[in-house]
Amino acid sequence: MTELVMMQSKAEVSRERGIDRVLKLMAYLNESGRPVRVAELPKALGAPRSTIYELVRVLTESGILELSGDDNKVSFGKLIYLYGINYMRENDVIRRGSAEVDALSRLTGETSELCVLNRNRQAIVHTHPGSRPMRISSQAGGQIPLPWTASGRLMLAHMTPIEIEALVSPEDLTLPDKRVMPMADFVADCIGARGSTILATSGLINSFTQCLASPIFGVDGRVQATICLVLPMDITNEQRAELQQTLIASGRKLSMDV
Amino acid sequence: MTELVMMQSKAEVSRERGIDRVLKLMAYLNESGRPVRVAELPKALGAPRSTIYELVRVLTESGILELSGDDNKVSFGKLIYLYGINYMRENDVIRRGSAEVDALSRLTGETSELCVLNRNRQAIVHTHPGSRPMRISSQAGGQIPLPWTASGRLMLAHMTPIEIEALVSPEDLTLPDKRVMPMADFVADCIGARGSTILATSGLINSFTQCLASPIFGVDGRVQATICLVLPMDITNEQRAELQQTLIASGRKLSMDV
DNA sequence: CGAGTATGTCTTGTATATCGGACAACACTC
DNA sequence: GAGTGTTGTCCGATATACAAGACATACTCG
Repeated sequence: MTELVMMQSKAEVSRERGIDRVLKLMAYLNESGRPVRVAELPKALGAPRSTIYELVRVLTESGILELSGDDNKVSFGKLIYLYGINYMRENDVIRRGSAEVDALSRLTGETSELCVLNRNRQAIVHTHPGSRPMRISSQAGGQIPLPWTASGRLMLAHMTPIEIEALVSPEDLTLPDKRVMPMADFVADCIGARGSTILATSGLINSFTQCLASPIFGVDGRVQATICLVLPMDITNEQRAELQQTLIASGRKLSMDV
Repeated sequence: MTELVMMQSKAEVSRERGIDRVLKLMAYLNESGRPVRVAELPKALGAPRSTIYELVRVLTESGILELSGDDNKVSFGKLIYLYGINYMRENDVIRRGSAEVDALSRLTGETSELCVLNRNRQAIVHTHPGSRPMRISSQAGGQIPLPWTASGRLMLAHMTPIEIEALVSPEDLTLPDKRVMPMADFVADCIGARGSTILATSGLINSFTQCLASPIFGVDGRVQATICLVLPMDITNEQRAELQQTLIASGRKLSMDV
């Protein structure tokens, strides 16, 4: 039934550009976060098999993708990593921020992350696991809905309610445990976060972690990225206060505004 | 005249796929190592202007490329960086190697680099500048001909002469100062490097630096990457010997073979 | 075994993405 | 102010990249 609906909704367009298929392919690969069988792609992308096999051939030959493992699995290739380095080189928030995440994590023993806004999602650019046995696994390169995190609120803090509502897609308001956050609440959170140097959310992603985030301001005074700590619920108020101060310092250090 | 020759050699093909144009575009952007004006691309890639403008539009809208600055310049975008992270996540030689480069550079005060083989070039995956005033700038993400470096020789060491000759393109045998290295000499160097844990070259890239490289072996026992130091010519033998030992240790630490 | 499903390759027709060129808006120089 | 070159947009024609489907192989399961 689901398939039928899908077919109907996009029945009018029969042919699609190779480039667009490639963009979707890479987005799917990124979402999956693991090597994907080539045979899986036509179904997942709603594309003809012949097209996908041809595109995968071209992309692997060029080094954008790599075939990995025994069965036909593709993942991102060396070339796309090299191209990505070019981006990092021009963006020193990412370079310096990644180093700061490592330092912060070593210093506090907690899981730490560097996040940036990517369209209507929060992208995790770099992460360093803490020394606790429990491991909260949000993997680098992954993207998560903005309403799930403190970082998301900070990164939208400079926007108007109209802009925020336009940006955030309704399905992203559904939390991992299926609770739905009212758009109005989220918008209010964002506006409330304006100017803050620290923001906490608890129990959004799951019931046993809280998220502590500090903004990194760009030269224009807007939040360019965030640095954050992923903490268990049961830390003492003193521990928490200390971590907050440390995190605020990291955020300020990385900021570009004077 | 050069242009005429080029026109003739590829005159038969009139139309080209968008995907191929995109691949060339990204390769050019990577080579340039800086934001490139859109207007420059049609000439540089031998492509029609209308096509390039359309492709750039699609790629920037998707986040693969970004428009930067006042005039119409493009560079790699956030999305390609995020995709690149996926590659790094699956390749811990790169992750651990980058960290080791930083450590090595802080320890020795010298410029250090992590290199991998990419097709018939050596790609610089990560670099950390030394504390010397002179700065040898090979930028991360850049690719240089294999015959120019010690790393290049190590990375081809497992190959047969036939394979090496097939891989290395003749124009790469020309050094930066226009001297041409005979293919036979380079092949001999590679074969000679087989099994070495350290290799040095001097005066290839320029007259005042030498290159010290140590192989990083993969599980298959082949050289998967190299870690290297870029040094001035005028260091003492004692300094050199000490740096060699340190570098060998780094290479061994990063290697996967038992 | 035979029927059914999944995977990868190859070929053929046509919908359309690419191309060429026209056009406008500049920014030069002489 | 005329002449020349550069940059970006738009549009119609057609070469061809994409889609569909046939074919081959390899499985699973009753």
